[in-house]
Amino acid sequence: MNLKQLSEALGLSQTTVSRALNGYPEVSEKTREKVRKAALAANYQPSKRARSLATGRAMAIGHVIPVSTQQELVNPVFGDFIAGAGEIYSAEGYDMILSLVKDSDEANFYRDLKIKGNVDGIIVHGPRMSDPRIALLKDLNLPFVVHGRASDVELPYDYIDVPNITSFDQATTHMIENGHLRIALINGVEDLDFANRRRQGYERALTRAGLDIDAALMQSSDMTEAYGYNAARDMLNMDNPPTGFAVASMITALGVRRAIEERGLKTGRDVSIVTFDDDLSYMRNGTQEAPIFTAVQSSVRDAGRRAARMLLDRVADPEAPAAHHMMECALILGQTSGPAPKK
Amino acid sequence: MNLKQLSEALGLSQTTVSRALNGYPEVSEKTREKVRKAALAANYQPSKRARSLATGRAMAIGHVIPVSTQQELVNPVFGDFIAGAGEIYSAEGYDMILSLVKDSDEANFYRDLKIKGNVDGIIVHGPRMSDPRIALLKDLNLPFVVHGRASDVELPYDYIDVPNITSFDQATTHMIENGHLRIALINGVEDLDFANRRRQGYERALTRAGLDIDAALMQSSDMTEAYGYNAARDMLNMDNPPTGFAVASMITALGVRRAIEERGLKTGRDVSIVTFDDDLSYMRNGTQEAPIFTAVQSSVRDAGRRAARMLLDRVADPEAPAAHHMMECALILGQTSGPAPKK
DNA sequence: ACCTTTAGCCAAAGCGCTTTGGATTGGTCA
DNA sequence: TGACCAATCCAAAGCGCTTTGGCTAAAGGT
Repeated sequence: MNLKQLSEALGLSQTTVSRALNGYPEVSEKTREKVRKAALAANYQPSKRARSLATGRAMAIGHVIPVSTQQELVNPVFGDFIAGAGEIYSAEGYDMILSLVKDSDEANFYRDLKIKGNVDGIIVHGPRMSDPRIALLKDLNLPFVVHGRASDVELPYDYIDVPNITSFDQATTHMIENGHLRIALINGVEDLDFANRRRQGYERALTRAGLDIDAALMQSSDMTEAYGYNAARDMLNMDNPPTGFAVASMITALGVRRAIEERGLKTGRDVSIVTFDDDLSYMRNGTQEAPIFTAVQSSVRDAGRRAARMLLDRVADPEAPAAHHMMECALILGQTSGPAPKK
Repeated sequence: MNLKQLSEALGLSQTTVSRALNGYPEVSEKTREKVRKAALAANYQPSKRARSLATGRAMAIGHVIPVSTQQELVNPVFGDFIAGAGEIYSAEGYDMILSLVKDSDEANFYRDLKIKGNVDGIIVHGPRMSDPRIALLKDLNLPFVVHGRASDVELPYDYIDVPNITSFDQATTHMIENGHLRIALINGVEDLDFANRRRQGYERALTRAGLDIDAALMQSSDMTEAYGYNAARDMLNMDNPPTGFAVASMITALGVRRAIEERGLKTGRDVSIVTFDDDLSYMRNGTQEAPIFTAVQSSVRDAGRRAARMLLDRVADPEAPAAHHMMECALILGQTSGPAPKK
């Protein structure tokens, strides 16, 4: 059943039926009601294809996940982010289009996306330091919102981010205040902007407290469980091992804890962990009342929701000034941190 | 730049230009080359919207993830699956459309998807026992492939699955052969078909070996780390605790291991774990040469690739007989399983 | 030399919608 | 009463592509 058939069945023009269904005022309420009923009865839905050709709007948002050829990792954070974003899209009648793109042909990909016109805007994932995508997208005039930020990019652009510097400063400071003097950083890949910032926060806290920055206590890699385990195990094997770990993700923190326990040490008593917690649905940090890890926590699902809203706003008004949103990030006291052990 | 402009610039008709670019034989090679060059130079790409209206094909595949309102979980398995599927889609010029749908309005959602015509086919995720979606989709005549199966559904339909029964039989038997007599099952939600089958496999192995099936040793829930921990801790507190655990996912297995170690027991010596391993990129089971967990392993990313291919085949030929594909699933010996401890 | 193919191109219809620019009607106001 | 206006509706023109059904000219057959 298409518009033509429906309008013929009603004895009305396509114009009127279309307007009735789309809420335009040029149609009487009586007619509108009649049309609505008929549409419902006939199970009529306008074709998305035809509509978007006519309106020039795709009614779809693209999520572009860069996939580097060497490390084919799909970050679990991503799942929760799009779950949040998806809520907003479906409420607003937008589709979500997902693309995994090799970073080698990214530039062309964005260009084609714009030209082929299958999305109205995109969310940029995993921004790197001075990420070239931002300038490209501005240039293409394709609305976008960045999940995270790109340091060293001076152009104005929309982004939503967590306070990475502050939160890792806070996490590190929490341990310093508990008397820890040797604190390690188990970070994500520091090419990525968020990880770089976290390192800055960590270093800032150490510096403020007059503590040395020891390269041997800093690791940077993909945030897997095994990575956390290996890094922590190696560090705990040092002559002067750390008594505190600032960790970039829950999964990695699980590995760190494993290394600690395997050594016969008790997490929270002998060695402290403070981790970043994205509040993933499949990786909940205990319960609200009884968190397991001491963590700086911010819901990435919430971030997805906010990002989606920002992008739809941007699509609606491409000329509005650049918008930024900083997520809340709270320090949560769990059972994995405590006073530094006495020597 | 659109087709009309390009053809005018070339002094050719739209017909000829369109045919030249789409590889139709009615155009001379000389002309085709000329058109190709001009298109490249002008950065021309046909509008997806217009093309799909004209051809009647959306060139998009939908992935529908059911989200039950009580448990808003985004399974991390999902990320790797779509990463695999995405590879195929982008190679074939298809978009991937993701929708998270509350299970309450699923029926309408599928219907609308079909009518609005924004996808050519869909992948059904998370099938339940006797899942009603299959009959509905057959009825709607919308091509689909199920990731998993729905027991008790007699209709023919395309699916790709892992041998859940066999693999859990194998995992359990592995422990039985190692002398374990009390083996627990830490399963996923048994409404879901895959979890139900795993239980069948587990029970089959026990029965074959003449061991009792003890409801106190079977748990079923969302496969989080905390769940694994809690379930294992409780069981280890029993008077007659299990010495072996068959676990439904790596994440959950991490929790089981934590409970074991926390009790001062050694995994692989005092208590064994055999887990299902989807080979997630962020949750690798050690290395190929030195796996950590003893596991029944099957790459869900591979499954995504296969599923995508099956669906594209189905779209191309809706009348072909139903296709099934069973993934390989290998028992991998790691460090978490060993002979049952002597009393 | 004439007719039939065939290669190569084109005009125009159509995909299913939105939207512009009227047309018609009935009511209002001076 | 006639001009004017608001309220309703409609015909038709797009949106940018694919595809059907020619048309023309060169090639091939007898």
